[in-house]
Amino acid sequence: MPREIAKSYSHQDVEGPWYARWEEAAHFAPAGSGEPPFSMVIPPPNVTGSLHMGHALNNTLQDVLCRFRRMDGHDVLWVPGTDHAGIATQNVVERQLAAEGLDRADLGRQAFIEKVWSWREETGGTILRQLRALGVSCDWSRERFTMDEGLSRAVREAFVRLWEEGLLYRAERLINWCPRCKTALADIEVVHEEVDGHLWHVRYPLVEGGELVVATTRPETMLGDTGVAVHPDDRRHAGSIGRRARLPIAGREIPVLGDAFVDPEFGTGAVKITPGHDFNDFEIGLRNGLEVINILDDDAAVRAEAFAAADGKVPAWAGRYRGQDRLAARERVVEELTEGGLLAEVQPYRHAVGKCYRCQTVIEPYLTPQWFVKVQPLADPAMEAVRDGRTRIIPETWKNSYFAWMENIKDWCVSRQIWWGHQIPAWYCAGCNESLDPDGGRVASGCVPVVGRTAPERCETCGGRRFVQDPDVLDTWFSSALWPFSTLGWPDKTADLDTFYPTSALVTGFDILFFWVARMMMMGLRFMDRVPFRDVYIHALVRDQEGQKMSKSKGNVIDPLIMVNRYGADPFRFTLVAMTAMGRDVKLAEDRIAGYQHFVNKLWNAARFVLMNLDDEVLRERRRPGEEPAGEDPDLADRWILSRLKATIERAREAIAAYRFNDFAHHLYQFTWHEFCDWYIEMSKLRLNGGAGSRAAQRTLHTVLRNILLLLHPLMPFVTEELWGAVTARDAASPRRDDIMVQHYPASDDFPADRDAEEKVEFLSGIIRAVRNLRTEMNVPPSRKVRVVLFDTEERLSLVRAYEGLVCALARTEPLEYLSGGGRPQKVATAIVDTTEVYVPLDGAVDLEEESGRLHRALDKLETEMGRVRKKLANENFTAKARPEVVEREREKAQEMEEKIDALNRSLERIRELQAQ
RNA sequence: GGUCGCAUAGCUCAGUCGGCUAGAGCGCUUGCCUCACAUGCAAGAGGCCGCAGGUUCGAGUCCUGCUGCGACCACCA
Repeated sequence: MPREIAKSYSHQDVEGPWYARWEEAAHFAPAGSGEPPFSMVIPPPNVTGSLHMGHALNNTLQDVLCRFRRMDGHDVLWVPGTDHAGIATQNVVERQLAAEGLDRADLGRQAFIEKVWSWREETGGTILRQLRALGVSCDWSRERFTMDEGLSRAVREAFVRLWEEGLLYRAERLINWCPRCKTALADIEVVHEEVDGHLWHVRYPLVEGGELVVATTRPETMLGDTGVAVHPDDRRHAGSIGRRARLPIAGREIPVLGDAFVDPEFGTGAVKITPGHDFNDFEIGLRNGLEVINILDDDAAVRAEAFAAADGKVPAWAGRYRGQDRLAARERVVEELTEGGLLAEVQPYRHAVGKCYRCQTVIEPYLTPQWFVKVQPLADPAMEAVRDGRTRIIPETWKNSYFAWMENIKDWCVSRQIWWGHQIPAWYCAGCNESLDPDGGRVASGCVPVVGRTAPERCETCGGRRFVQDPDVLDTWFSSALWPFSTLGWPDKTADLDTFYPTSALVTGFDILFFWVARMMMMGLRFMDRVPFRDVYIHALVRDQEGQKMSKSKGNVIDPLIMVNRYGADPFRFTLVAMTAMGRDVKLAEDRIAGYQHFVNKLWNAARFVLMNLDDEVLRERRRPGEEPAGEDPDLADRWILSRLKATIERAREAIAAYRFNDFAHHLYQFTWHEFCDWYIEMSKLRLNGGAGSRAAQRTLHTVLRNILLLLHPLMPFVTEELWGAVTARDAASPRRDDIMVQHYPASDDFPADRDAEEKVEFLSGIIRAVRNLRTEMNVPPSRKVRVVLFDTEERLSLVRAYEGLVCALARTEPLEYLSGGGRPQKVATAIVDTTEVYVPLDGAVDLEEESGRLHRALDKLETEMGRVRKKLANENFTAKARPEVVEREREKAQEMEEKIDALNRSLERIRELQAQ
């Protein structure tokens, strides 16, 4: 009995219910089947985040891998979760407070943290809910958060072990300070940007007469100058070294010294040295024993007290700057210098400044005590693991960046002066450290920390029992670095760790290769002794169609949720995957998604066609792959499509195994639309409706459709599941075992290769195409059948004869007429397929001139090519050196062309004869 | 400043070990409401493979230089 499904697919009605059903059936959780494991951890999005294109691409690719592996018999675990995103989250909640006219100090640390937690309870899960709309098959029962109890324990454990192993230290160093976030940042969290600024040339008078002119981009820092440096070999300044200069405005005397760091070619060859506010100057200061003056406070406002003399008195000039922001101070300094005639020159100057990656505020080098991880001992094994292939980076080109970064790595500043995060598990004894602020203010550099998994009870030195915990929290990326094993239960020895570590693959964007991937490598190797993942697949950025980064300010953002809503998750996913070529950015335009929605429609209608023509018994048959079609006279079309199916499975599997996502999508698209729909379905129509071989056709339609659904499922989970339901007779006892997402992925061994059928269909379709082509050229209305005469040897023609019905139907012709041997038709051969001449005799006269011209052009083209191939084959170098299959191919080609040329010549001869008449 | 990519049809891109007549999708032109689908069917037009050299029997593919674009890294005041 024929059945109907809706005329078109409506994703709105289907996606939600299927997702709920999968979750309810626990399809997302590993089955514990003992099959080989396949595991991934999600790159945890920030709790503050909402789904953007980058997440959509990232998670779609992961889901494709997971669904494929799950169907291919692996025990799949995909761990989801979110990152507490220290600074970002704190910013969000602080903005909320600001709207109420409060800041975090008003609440105090404890209350503020509670506020963040409750914020997270309310809105923090948004992004994970949004991810579900994509159809991702994470195991939600294992959802983790970098601040949850287990992961926090892992963080403390890791911190303590690093400390015990001497890989962690606390020291006062110049660090990158963000005056807006009021915290230290790691080097990698500073983004350098070119800005237009000025180069101010300032006169520093020498005490014994003369002057040195120094160039600077940040004149306000001169208040903290404690020296001037020139290159020791610079003859212009040779006499200055060892003398003293008088610092303008401050009036302080500072030494002039020689240091090889100074580039004599740049500026005036003299550099002001501000060890408190410049990384290079800090080093020079260390080498030369210069004093370090910190002229700024946490807000980067001038701290007049920094200039206090020994008696505590602050000079009058310092008062003029007190509390001024560094930029205001800069203007003031320039003003005073100008007034004093001390500004020799001002040049416009374009240079790079460091900015906070979170808030874009210009970074200030700042001297504070911080915690650092010694990275070199961690980086070496991390490089080795990639070098020897324990971890593969795909595409390989990223390996270079990875090594370059690892080789130049500096110690990692892991402490942050914010409140939201893992508070550092270090305590200071109030008895031993007198300067300690019991309210948890900043801890002076001299204080001695006690590091431990829990708060110490009694001081081993003084026996005191009062401790203050270090107020700093850890860099967010510290906990992220542990993610692949902390989410599996570390530091406990868990079954999950045993089974699923190392994870199989990591899919991520290149933007966090250093932030995250590199650090996971270091920590994974350190604590687990094994790499955290076998493969790292690095995908590109999603850009708009002009190749611009998507950003709110540019207004070119495409919202994934709107796309899912408008077109459905399936076309959206398919688009992303189809556009993910190795090492290329994804340029996305909405009409792409609309285009692939057509593909979903096509698939839907193909299924509709199959169902309309399927007998109940056929639908209910539980055929095993390879058993079909059942014995009865296997039809050429059936043999052909099954052979093509086999080839498609092979190619698709190769593509996905190599992370060639675009190839994967395209092979399946091509097969579904252009082989199955365009050709097989059309061919099948002859036999359906009770025709001979109807059953076999039905079985093949059913089989191929089901396999197409299986093949496409990782890409388009919803529509395939919906259709699978329609073409599958479910086992009433356990219907969920029949869901497509837990079926076996097609294997190419399930289907026979049939070279013979492929060649024949290729030939027949060539003839059909030729006739169609001629019809169009001669303006034959589609409704009208044409006469077709074929001329070739009897042997070749018999092939067409056997499948005449097919040709007649698909090319809309009268019964074919065959000619071989002597009796050539009195008409012009207008097309040649292989060696077969195809004639379409028409009532109206054929324009012989035009035909002759057409054939001559075809002949020219062929002969040129023929000449090329002949030359090639005559070339001993070629026949000797080229691979045998290449040579063989050329030989076959030559022969085919020769026959074709013969046929063309015969046609031209015929034209000449006709013209002569 | 250093490093790495990219340049192929109007647009977005494939092109695997150097060897089929350089492909696809979208767009475009023409004709069709053919009983799964007009979200469709059929046919077609459209290419100095960035430029200049080199290697090779043979180069879109490998090498060198140039031009243009992009990304990453970087403490030159």
